[in-house]
Amino acid sequence: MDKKTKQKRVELFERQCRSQGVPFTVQRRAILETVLEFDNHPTAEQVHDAVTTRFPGISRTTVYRTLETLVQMGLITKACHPGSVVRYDRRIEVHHHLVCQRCEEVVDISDERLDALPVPDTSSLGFEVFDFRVQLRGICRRCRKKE
Amino acid sequence: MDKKTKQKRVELFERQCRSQGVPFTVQRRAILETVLEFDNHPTAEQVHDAVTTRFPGISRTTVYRTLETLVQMGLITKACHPGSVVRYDRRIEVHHHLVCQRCEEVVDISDERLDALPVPDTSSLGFEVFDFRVQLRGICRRCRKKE
DNA sequence: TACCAAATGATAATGATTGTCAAGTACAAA
DNA sequence: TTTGTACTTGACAATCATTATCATTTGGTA
Ligand SMILES: [Mn+2]
Ligand SMILES: [Mn+2]
Ligand SMILES: [Zn+2]
Ligand SMILES: [Zn+2]
Repeated sequence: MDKKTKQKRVELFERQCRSQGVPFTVQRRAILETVLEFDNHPTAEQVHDAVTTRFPGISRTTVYRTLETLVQMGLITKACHPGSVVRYDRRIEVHHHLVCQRCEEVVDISDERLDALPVPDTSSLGFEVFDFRVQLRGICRRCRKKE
Repeated sequence: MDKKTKQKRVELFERQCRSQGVPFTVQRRAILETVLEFDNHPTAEQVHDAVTTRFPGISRTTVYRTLETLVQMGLITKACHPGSVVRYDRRIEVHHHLVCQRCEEVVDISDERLDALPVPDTSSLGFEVFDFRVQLRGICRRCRKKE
């Protein structure tokens, strides 16, 4: 993610904090900046390790809490993942995922034809749809080589 | 899931066990039958609780192990989920999911237009695609009412 | 029926996440 | 700028989910 986009996101975060009366702390800022550095789908633990270099001694608890706050505020998302560890995603716009059924890795993919998906009407279910992700399930290169 | 479909799945499991030299144990059978009863996406713990009525004293460890085995053998799948608990899915055919961003519930949805998705060419990434799922992200009825 | 590789179950260990609460900080009001 | 206070943070413990270990049992086969 280029520096400009990153800065925009941090500024957006600050504005949202102000308008919602949420304190804009130095820890929260550091955590957001750190998660924006990852181009994959880090766990809270990985974010904690990484943010520690920028902010030594930051609490694991704070990282867990803040990541959840950032998701609630729409500044990052969670990547749906088959495994048992929560994974975060700096990408908030529509994009898609390759999900390896062997190693469970999730890799981003962009495809305009997938973006053009006709979203079905779910109003009869009472479900309001905001956006979507396509998960392509299969086997990644690394796992195929192992066989 | 109707009795017929369930029986077919169990028979398929038995055949695959025979051909792969995997013991077809009474525990494995009970676990498969139990997970096929769920019409949502149960956790291993939920499957354990349910299978206990059918097979008292069955070990939690065996349930965890067997569910993973069933996934590897293609008899059930994992439902990609934003939370930190693995969830299983008796549905193995292409279908799609509503994912509530508030309570993280995942609900099945079928839609022929979604099924007709044009799967992009991922060969340049070395990724071999078998099938796909669409996740519609939004807010479920229950969570909307709370607001 | 007897053998053996593999599964099971009891238990402990690990890993991830959440709850608690005293102490510190952001920020709005004075 | 100082002060008050609601909210956040960090240390720690507790909980929840999952995996490792290994003695015992069992399914499948000869
Ligand atoms: Mn992503
Ligand atoms: Mn499903
Ligand atoms: Zn893989
Ligand atoms: Zn909901």
